[in-house]
Amino acid sequence: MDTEHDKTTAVGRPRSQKAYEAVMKAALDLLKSGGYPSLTMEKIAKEAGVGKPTLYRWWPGVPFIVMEALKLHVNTEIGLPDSGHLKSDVREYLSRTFRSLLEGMDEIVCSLMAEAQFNPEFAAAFRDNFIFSRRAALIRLLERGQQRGELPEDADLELIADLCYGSMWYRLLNRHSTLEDPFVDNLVSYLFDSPRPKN
Amino acid sequence: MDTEHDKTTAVGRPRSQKAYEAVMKAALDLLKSGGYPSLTMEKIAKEAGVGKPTLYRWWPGVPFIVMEALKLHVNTEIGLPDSGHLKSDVREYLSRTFRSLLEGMDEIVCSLMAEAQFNPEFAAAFRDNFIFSRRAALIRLLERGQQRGELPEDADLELIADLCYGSMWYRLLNRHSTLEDPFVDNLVSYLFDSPRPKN
Amino acid sequence: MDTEHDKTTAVGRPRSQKAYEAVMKAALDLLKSGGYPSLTMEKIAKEAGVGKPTLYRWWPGVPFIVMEALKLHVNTEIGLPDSGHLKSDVREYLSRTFRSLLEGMDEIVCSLMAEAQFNPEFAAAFRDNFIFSRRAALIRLLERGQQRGELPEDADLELIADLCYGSMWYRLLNRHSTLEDPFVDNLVSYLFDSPRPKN
Amino acid sequence: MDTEHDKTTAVGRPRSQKAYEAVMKAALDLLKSGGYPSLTMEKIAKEAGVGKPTLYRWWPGVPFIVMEALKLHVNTEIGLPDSGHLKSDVREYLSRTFRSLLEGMDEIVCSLMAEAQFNPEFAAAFRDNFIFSRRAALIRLLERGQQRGELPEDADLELIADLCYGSMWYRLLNRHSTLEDPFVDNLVSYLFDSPRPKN
DNA sequence: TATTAAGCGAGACGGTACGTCTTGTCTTGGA
DNA sequence: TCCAAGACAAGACGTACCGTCTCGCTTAATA
Repeated sequence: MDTEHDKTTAVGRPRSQKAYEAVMKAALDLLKSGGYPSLTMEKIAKEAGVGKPTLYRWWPGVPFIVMEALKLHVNTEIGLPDSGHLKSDVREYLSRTFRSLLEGMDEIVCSLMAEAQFNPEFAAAFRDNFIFSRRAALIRLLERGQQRGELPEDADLELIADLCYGSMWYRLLNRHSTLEDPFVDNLVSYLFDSPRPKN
Repeated sequence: MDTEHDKTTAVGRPRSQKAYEAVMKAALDLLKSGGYPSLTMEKIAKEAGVGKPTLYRWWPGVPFIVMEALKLHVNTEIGLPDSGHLKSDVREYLSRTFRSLLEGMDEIVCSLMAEAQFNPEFAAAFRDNFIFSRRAALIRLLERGQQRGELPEDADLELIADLCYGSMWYRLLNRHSTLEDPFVDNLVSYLFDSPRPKN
Repeated sequence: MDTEHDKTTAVGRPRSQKAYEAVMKAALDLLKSGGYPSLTMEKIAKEAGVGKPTLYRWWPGVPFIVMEALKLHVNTEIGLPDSGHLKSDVREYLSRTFRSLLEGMDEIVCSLMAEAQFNPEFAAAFRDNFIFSRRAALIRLLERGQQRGELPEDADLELIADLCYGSMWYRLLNRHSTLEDPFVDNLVSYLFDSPRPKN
Repeated sequence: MDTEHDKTTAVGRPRSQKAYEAVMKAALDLLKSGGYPSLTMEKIAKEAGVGKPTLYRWWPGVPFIVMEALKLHVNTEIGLPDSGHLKSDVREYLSRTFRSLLEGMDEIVCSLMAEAQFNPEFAAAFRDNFIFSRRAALIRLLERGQQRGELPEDADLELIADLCYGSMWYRLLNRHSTLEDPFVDNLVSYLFDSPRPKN
């Protein structure tokens, strides 16, 4: 798979692969050393040995660069498990998703979610890339279970998906506990196991 | 109990109530007209007719002012319902909580959550005031239900609370649906009603 | 000699002598430790343990306080020598004047001269106290010598006085040499001794 | 020889001549309308339609800008007269120097001298540009006269130069008389003509 | 092979907000 | 009535980034 950052127009000097890689590396290095809020276009340009106009030619701002660097870093292809059992599929899928975000990337991911609150243009890109795609995949998983009869026909799948990802983000954003496997187990158990309280 | 912004030291000129109110009003006005990202200390000072040092004397930065203005605006005392039934108590409590945030305040609330990702000093204050206090109240409600036998003795109350607030925040932050009463009803139903899927 | 800073109106609480002395001491201490440019009303007030309004009640600003402190510090009464000889009187008078300014006070004196360029209100006070009074005394000395026949009847005494003080200030302000006694000797010799160059 | 404000590094965007000229013009305009003490970096930036960082990129502060504007305004090249006669050369040179400063520029010049008392960094630049260069030129004139025998071999030329410029600055700074030609005539006469008082 | 259009680095530009500092005025309660 | 303490409105300070611009230099496909 080639990195598809091209917009080349076939004539004139082609985009510099070296500059692209330097920018990605600089972004990750600076993120590690100073955290997202200290990241600026100016610092990235200097660290990468790249001119500011080059940055602005290819990215509209800091969060777009960070998102791209993050996508390179986390192997973005998760794949839908298909064991034939809803609960274990969901457990597997969530476990993979959470892990992919938590190899030291959690602060960065939170920063991008935060940035999305301030920057509508970025919000659209971020949600497409990181939020809605994963949510849609989870819903597809749930649909498969529903078709197998593992969920009632009138189950609100969107709600279930929001419960999964919502609790994850809530814990991430407020830092009040971790997202290790026991959390996933408890979550899946609570959402899919009987018995429920009888009211 | 009235919100006491004092810290006054009894000696010297007392804090100006007029300036305080002008700042709160200016913050809300500017939020309405331009949104959180356009809010700056400088604009607040100018709009309120107040010197910048006065702002910095009482607040460390923009988000602290916004949080205080928000607390004045949303009547922060929600009170724990106590009908004797877990499900209706939770429904009532969540419904009130969500409503208090959604009278046009949702963007501001999201902005504060975002700000908390960048600003650790503010994060502590914000979580104490807006996140953990509500979460703790909900857990108290769940404990009452648990003592009544409406939840299993080994139920993970923290998980349940995170499911409630997590799904709310997830929808808020990603803007993909509303938090009206039907959502609360579905949420409470799913979390507390049988039947569950049999695995 | 009493310090004549009074404006007491006989009724109400009298001016605090303690506060006055604390202000003078604080001004001199701060001058020694940080130099004139670092002096502010605020620091003087804090150092003296005095309220800012008290300062403003008695002095219009920093340079007035410094000038008053300086007058306390340099014994301002120089007295006109009267040996019967113009040259030695002038030498004696200039030597005393210069010495009184140069016991570590030269930077402060230059600062006041500088301040007078920016602050017309202070300029008037400063010139009356430090410039014109000394210049007038020197001219009186020259007049005595003129009456004794030691200077031509048409000599421009103002010019001679300006040559004396001017060269002093020029050296002070530009720091390019000192004002020790050899300078006074050379100055007086050049101004009052034959032979002159014949043109 | 044109005044070269460049320091340009040949790489990157070259310095904007337009901005430079706008700053010089703004500084002079503001000096005329409000005087030196009211001049601030902020006002110059606004008046010139220039960003503050541009100002700080090229000048360390207000007095440096003023000095540069002043140099543009007074044709700084005076040239050493050489009539073969010390007295008339000195008279000519002083007369030109004084006139160049006094076409409405005297307040500004005094302000710079004052500023030099507070700001050591500026003091060095100011003295190099305005004080010591002129003083050195005058001393060169005196040396020529001395070589011609118009001054004694042991004459203190530095003292004579300080008498000339000192009396000028003393009158300028204290505003007690003008520097018109009669002053120059009297000064030169007194310094270089016999008869002297016999002591 | 020569042309040429686009990408590149460097860095200056006009702006805006930052958080601090000082000014001179005011408003308290205590002496 | 004066004092200390200190809050207040005003506004300049010097810095950091923003996103745009103007340079002169590659670079590689095209003519």
